[in-house]
Amino acid sequence: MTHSEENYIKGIYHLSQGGKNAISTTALAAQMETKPSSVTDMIKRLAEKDLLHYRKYQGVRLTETGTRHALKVIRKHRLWESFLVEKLDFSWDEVHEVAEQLEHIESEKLVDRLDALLNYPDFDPHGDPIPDKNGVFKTRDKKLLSAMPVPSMGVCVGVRDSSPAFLKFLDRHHIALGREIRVLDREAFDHSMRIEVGGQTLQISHQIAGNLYLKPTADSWKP
Amino acid sequence: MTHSEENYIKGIYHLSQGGKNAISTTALAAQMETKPSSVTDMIKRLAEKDLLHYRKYQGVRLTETGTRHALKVIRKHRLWESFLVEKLDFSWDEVHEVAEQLEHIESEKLVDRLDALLNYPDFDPHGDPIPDKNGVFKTRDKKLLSAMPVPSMGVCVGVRDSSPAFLKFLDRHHIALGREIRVLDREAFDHSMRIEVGGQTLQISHQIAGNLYLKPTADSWKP
DNA sequence: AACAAAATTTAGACAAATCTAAAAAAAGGT
DNA sequence: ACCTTTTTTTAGATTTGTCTAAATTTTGTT
Repeated sequence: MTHSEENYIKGIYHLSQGGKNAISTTALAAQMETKPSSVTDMIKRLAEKDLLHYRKYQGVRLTETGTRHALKVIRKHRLWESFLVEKLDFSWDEVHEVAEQLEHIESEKLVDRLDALLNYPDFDPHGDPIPDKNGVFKTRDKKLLSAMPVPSMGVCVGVRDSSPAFLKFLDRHHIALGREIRVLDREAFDHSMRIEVGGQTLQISHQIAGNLYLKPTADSWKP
Repeated sequence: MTHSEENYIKGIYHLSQGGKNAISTTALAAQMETKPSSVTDMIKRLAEKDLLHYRKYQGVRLTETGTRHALKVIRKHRLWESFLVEKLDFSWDEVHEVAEQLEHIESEKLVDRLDALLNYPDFDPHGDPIPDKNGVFKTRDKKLLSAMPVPSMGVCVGVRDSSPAFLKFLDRHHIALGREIRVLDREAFDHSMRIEVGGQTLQISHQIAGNLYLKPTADSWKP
């Protein structure tokens, strides 16, 4: 598989998450930042190689093989991200770009040794699960902050948006994976929320709260 | 620069070592395992980008810029090889292939952090020098075993041929970088040599001796 | 059901990197 | 100096991945 083919497979996998429906050409074009006509060309090639099911005008769906490939690439991507943070002191907003390149390196031994070096991590620096050698990943109880009851508590376990802008925002407010967060209350008007993190109280917009995952630890709490 | 362009630049650099002459199309085609016609196409493109000097029928020579690029790729290649051996327990005959891929990853930060993680190594697992950030490398007193006086002593500091076959041969005879070697004598007939390494005496062919570098430590020795 | 809008595919073009076969230039031998 | 061999370049084709513009199919709305 070429890098480009791998990227398409990965893109389709991501769009398929949360829905058993076929992925449309336009949706995939948006994901890949390319034109629908280019997508049509590529998916024909991938269908030829049995990496996806394709019926004209009906969108695509990964085959078993395609899914396996996607999981391999995702495993590599997330292991490399973990490596960059754990071993090379990258911050969580810097790793994506480099991991996009590293995920295409072909060497099973390399991946497995990397996994061992990192002590077989279950989650990457953004809280996303890392598939094991067989493509299986651990799941974990998590809820968007915006969906948490008020009052309640939780531990930050992941982000939905992992853009540098968002991650830097979190850094500035000392929100990181593993951080304990108290959910104080919610404003009825704009759904903004008041939370307490590291002894500091802060007000966050619905947009922010909708991109932060917590593992709930208590339905309520006494001050 | 594309991967292919980088590979050509690297290939030209390697052929240029030990000689100020221009590199011929045929020689480069052999190095790159491709056809002369393909080489002509590529060197035109590279000349266009001022990475090399090219006059029809006169071969090529890297420019300043071209050399700088080559050294960057070589630095990356050798740092990755060191990483694979030091951190991921690869053996010295397994690293080349993977490093061929890793050397194309673009991230200055990654390279520098890797360098730091490895404690700024001067030489890679085959004894080849690793250029620093500015493209400068340490040199070291070394001599082919075949050129050593008899009797004498030295420490193994590098290999000329780094093919898996040769490296595995060395492994089998417990010859590794840093190993002390006593040069016992040389057979006038076929130039084969008797050496002592790790308490074991062994007979090695001229071919082998011509691919192993020693740092001389003593002109002679008493048993 | 008919028609307009949106989505999708096709057709044709282009750049990168390669190849084969043929032409041109350089090198070598007598 | 001439002719042959080798080297190098050119010409034309192929594959991968992309694009624009045009044609086609599907969807949605009245």
